[in-house]
Amino acid sequence: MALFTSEYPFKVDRKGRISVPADFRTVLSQESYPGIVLIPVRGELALDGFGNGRLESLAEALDDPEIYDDEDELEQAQQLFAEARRLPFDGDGRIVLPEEVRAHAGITDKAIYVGRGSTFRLWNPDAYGAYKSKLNEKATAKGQSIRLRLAPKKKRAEG
Amino acid sequence: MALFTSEYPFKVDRKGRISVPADFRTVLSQESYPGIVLIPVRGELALDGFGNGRLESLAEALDDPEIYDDEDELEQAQQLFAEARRLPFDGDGRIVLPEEVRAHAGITDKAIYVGRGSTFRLWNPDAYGAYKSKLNEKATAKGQSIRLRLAPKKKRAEG
DNA sequence: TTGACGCCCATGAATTCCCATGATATCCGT
DNA sequence: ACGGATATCATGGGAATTCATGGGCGTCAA
Repeated sequence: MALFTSEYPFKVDRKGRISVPADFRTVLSQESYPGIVLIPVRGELALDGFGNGRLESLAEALDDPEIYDDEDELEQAQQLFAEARRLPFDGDGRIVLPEEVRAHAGITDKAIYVGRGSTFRLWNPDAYGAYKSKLNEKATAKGQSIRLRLAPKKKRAEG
Repeated sequence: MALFTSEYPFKVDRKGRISVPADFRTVLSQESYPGIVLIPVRGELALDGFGNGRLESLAEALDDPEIYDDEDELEQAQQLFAEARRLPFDGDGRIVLPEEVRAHAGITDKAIYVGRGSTFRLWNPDAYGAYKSKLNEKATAKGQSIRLRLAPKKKRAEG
């Protein structure tokens, strides 16, 4: 399975291009589509990112009547496809961030990729810093360390 | 299943490289990804380590809507992937400790691997010494020896 | 013509690969 | 059981490659 970790700050050049971390590209190299998918995150100066395979799975879920029981939720989920952008790699492993994408996240000349497991996020660097601080405060307020949970080992999806 | 035991002090060279104990590598040799995963331990000059398989299980748990019921907890767990580092072995079974990793644990030219069962920790050697002393004090204060417990043998997941 | 976009190349820096070395541990034959 | 040969392992350094980044040029459309 695809696994995204770590934080990678990158530059956006004057053409709106940005490199995708080599590690992420390696993870995505098994995908049929050479590129990434970006979807705006509501309420944050960030975008969710992943490979084409996950986008396909999300689309399949829309067609499955058992997954979205709430009609409004289904509608919202469908709308995410309208806001999604499929961005192909150029020959050097870069993508071009469309204007509306940069506008949503307030990205001008810098951005940071942040791994979150099976997906990643692309952030405005300052906004990410603020987000991290907020999370830290919450964590220390609760005064407990984060306890990671393991998925049950039943059926393991094959990579 | 993967089993990490013992304590292994190692050197960090000027390139930031450190060998992974041969014993650990043997344990990890069945993994799909040749390398280890390190995640900072909050409040200690140490990092938690394990193989890629465990990271996949952790990531799967994030995607499973039934596992993390609390939204804040989910967010904290996702953030751990941002702090996680996937470090591949070089041809000689070494990894490169990134600057942030060394900074978190206060590691410069020495570090010590400490087995903890299904995971291990990578410590600043002095901090590990202090940690051990603290544990000993606690134990003698309570005047009790360590009692190991066994999991019920019902369903044993195969490694 | 003016951009926007895709494709190609250049470059410096960081990273990875490859080989060397000495020490330790393991194997093997007598 | 002993000793020598062999293999494994931790560690160091230099060379080769990868990577992020910037720029140029041709094409196509407005």
